[in-house]
Amino acid sequence: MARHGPSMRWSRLFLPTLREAPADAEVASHRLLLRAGYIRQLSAGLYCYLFLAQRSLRKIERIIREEMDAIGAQEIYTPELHPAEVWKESGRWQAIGDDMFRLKDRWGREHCLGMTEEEVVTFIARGELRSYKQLPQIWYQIQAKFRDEPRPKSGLMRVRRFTMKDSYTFDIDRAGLDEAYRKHYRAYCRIFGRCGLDFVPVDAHSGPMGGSESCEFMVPSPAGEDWLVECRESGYRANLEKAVTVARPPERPDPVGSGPPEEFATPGKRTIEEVSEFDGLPATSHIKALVMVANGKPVMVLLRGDHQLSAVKLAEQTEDPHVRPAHPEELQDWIGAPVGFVGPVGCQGVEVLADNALVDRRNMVAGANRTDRHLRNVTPGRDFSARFVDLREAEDGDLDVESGMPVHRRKAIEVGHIFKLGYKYSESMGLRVLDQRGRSIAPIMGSYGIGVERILTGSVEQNHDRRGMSLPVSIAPFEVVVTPVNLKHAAQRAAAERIYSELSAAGVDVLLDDRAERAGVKFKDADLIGVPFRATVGRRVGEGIAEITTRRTGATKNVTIERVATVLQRLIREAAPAAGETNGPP
RNA sequence: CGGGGCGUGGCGCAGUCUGGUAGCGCGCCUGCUUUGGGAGCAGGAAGUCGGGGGUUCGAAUCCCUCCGCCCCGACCA
Repeated sequence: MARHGPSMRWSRLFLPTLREAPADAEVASHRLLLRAGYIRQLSAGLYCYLFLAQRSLRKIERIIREEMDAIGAQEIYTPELHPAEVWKESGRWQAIGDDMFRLKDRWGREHCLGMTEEEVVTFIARGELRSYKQLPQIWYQIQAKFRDEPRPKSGLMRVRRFTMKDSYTFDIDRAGLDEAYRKHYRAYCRIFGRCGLDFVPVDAHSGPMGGSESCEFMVPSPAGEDWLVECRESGYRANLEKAVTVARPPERPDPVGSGPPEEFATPGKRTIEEVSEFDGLPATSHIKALVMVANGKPVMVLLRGDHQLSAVKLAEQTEDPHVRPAHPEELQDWIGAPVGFVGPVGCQGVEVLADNALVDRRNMVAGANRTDRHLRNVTPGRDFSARFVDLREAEDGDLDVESGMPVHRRKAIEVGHIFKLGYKYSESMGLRVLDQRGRSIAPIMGSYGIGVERILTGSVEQNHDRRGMSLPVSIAPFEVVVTPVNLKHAAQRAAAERIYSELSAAGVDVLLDDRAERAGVKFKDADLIGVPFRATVGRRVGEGIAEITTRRTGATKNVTIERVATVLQRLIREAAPAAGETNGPP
């Protein structure tokens, strides 16, 4: 009996379900993972995974391993605790700020908890790789990562310790990296597909960064923290940070005429909204001027009045990841005007960056660089010069660059990210091999991550109802729960035991609800923890009949007790294709 | 880091304004009854009222201080 594996009898397991949700859980996945007894919180951003969560996560990891192994990746394991030296070599000991957990050992030597492992794998690689003949390599691991998040939130969504599948590739040239990247792309699509996620791979081109490329895998969900911009007609999809779209036309056409800029009084009107209300022109007829500080110098950023600045795009344009708004005193020093009244006309010695949406506009309203004064008839290009670039955050209703059709914004959870790294680590850390002609070259690298817990949270977000979660068969902690309605009926108990042992013997993940509870309690709990199928043994046991209920649809059918195990195995197989049975990207 | 909220048996909450020795529902334990969608009756166990300090004859309650958790924002290699 013991040889047939562990005994999954509910009465003996620790599955602490809650009737009421803990008060401070707001998002669905957090609430349900707590209620269903999957997780318990240790402290902010730190969670304990109880039996159910651990089973689910192990199934997810198994799928990941199968698909990574299938592309020739080799599983490794490196310590979570890193000496500072390797991070100093790559420059990231300084570059990364408070997000890294840092600590000292008893001798005072600096260490950190790994938040990613490029340095460590590069350290291994440079000690061992000598020849192009050893390339390509794909190494992966499934391991804890630590990030000292400023604000952990939403249960398992944003935490300080999580599990990541991270992989790293080493190739002799760009063509090799392209191939490694494509393999990962396909593997990721299969992984998320097998986990039953509705996911979207989004372009996350990193702009002018020397052709390096990245792609994020997003799970659309209102609980997500990222935005996804997509155009149904053209298939365009991008992370909001990177999305390039065409702005909607201005609400009102620009006035004709070519008069010079003309100052007018706008007492106390600082925001676009206030000025707009005051002069009767829509926000789209105004120029929003922001003074930022990049690389220690002032930069004036111009946007159409109704648009929002994209911090990421500005950082790229200024090549300063730490660009920040100027302080009011700096503003006075550099521009000589207070917040709310700055503008590009007559602005000397300050670089001006203007968003593309201002190209071909004329006779707009902008700040006059004098307190309580604005200018009308301001025409970009004539009244001021600027470098025109894309600086704007895409918004719902913008138009797709290619198709001209509207784009939409949706919230999404990032579950994976693949990235062509280039030479950053091989060069900074001295990883070199000899190529075919005996020349010493730096291999080109890629890095690829999957947030294991986020697959679970994303799945719960996408698969739940009032009763609880309804996880896909492939990642549910149990595939079947066998529920005898009344344990005191010997016939029911015997039939349930029979079904349970037949399923166990067949390798099905089955749970026997042998608790001395009333039927209602068992049904509610089974629905809450999200077991995809339930075999109920009840009043018709005398006729040799049990029921099979599908959690997701609620559909129930009668099946003879002898056939229950067979029918369930077929249902499971249909619902959860195994490795190699699914196709590529959606 | 800025703003807001909260901290009272395992969970959800009341009590705090107006100081008087802690209560409700669920859960838990025992017994009887019940048994197809979170049962009923009876009995019972369980609380440093987040910590420390202060005021007071007396503090969950008032004052000071520290800590923790949640939410919004900033931040997110």
